[in-house]
Amino acid sequence: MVGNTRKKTDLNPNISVDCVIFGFDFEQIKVLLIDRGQNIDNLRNQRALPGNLIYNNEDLDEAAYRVLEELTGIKDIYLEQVGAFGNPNRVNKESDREWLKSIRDKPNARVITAAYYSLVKIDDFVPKAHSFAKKAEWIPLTEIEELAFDHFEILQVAKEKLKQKIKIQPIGFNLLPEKFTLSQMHKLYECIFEKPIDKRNFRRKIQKLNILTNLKEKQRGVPHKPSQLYKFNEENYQLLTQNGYDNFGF
Amino acid sequence: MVGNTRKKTDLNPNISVDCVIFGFDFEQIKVLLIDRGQNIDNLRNQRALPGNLIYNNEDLDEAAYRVLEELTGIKDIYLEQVGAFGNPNRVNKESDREWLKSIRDKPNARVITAAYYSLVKIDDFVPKAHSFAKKAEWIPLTEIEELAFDHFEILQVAKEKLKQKIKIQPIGFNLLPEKFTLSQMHKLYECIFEKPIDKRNFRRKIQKLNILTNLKEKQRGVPHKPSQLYKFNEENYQLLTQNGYDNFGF
DNA sequence: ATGCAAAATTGTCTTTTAGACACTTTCAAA
DNA sequence: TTTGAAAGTGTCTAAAAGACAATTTTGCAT
Repeated sequence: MVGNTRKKTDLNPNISVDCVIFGFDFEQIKVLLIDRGQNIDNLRNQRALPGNLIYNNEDLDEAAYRVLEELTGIKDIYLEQVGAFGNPNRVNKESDREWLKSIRDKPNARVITAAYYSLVKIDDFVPKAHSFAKKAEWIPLTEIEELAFDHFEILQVAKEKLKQKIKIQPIGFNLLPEKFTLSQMHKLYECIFEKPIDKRNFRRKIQKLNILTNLKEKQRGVPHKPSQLYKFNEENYQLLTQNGYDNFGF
Repeated sequence: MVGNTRKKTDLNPNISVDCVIFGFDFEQIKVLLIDRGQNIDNLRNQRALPGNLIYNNEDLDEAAYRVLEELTGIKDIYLEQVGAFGNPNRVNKESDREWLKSIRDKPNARVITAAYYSLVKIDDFVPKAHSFAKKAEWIPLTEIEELAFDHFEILQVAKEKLKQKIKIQPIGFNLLPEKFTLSQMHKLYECIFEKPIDKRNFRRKIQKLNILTNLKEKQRGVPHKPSQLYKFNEENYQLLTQNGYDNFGF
């Protein structure tokens, strides 16, 4: 961290970061998108991933955290790099160019972006729009069909990386609240893998891993049999993986 | 492809690509490194991954293919992105800076790099040094302890990505010649996973996949029982994976 | 109080895969 | 013909994956 003395001229006009922020509301996966708030014809690609240029003296990871906080107020979350995206035409759609003119000093610069994805506990973050993000809102993954720039492509790659990653590291806990039920976790895995998973086999597999602590506490106020609550057991997870275990797949 | 009319001023001073090129000589994994040919004290980090700045009008993948060919003569190979590396101090080692002064117009620019890894059939490519690469040579992975810039870090990440990738896609064939033996393939997997794999279990697993064609042809001139030769069966591989199979792991 | 709707919870059997393990075969060269 | 060197091969056991259905517990409506 270098302090607050950065000037707009310290931004590197060629390098940006973009963040795919995944959330889970127990029903479906959602993605946090910002709205550019323009009133032009094509409304469908008005939405974009939160992202912006980086400063010359900051690391990429650092920039991703900063940009995310500046645009949405979200901080201290799990971040993982997706990769670099640098098609020279990625910022050349007409509607995108107009928008860039309104927010950047060198709207015609060739920009490559380092994309990140992050997993957040959806209730911890009421998205707030900041800066040039007129709105910031959770959009169901299944409803996203088009985005600004190459952001739709980035989203597809991020989804794929998440799928692969969760097979070797149980990062799904970042999408669940502190206390959660096995059914919620089951539903989460079905959403990520986009396929049904047998309930009994799922429970058996997860329980055998021994990385959940039974909180001896039940759901309350539900109009059906209440579910056991669990939390992620960090210590047991360390024990499990320090011998090289890396198969959490389904 | 934009033709040969590119000028040095069309290079983007902030964005480079670097390539980790893996080869396999039936004994060990090797990496193609270039030598900067400087005569200064610290000889150990004289070596670097082949890489260079990109042109403003080229895609990152395109740049990776171009740079690789320019520096080593290698073309038409398997390439996969590792990620973006952008520590602001990544080009700040003194020996690195001196070298940059000799080859770049703006040696002090902040540079982020898109790293790629590639797998090549080692005998198809006799590395030739071009441009500022004074030498290009295959170095055993196990002997590499230090590299220019952040290239050692990039190499570690590339190794890890390769390990993970080969578990879900049998890209190892890119490291083997057209005709190869099961023993050679076995040795390759042991090298990549850096652990011994039981010979019989390996053979059983590979053969069951049905992605090898037995060429009904044997090794010749070896002072021991000659081995069956096989080739990769692309069609059967397509059949296998179109139903979502993705577990080639060990 | 009773019944109903809704989701939670639980176990068995079968098939497949992983993992451990050692001897015989075939060739070239001495 | 002997020898060295690597190729090739099968079985048993344990663990994991996958298919499959009935019972329990709660809130709510009647």
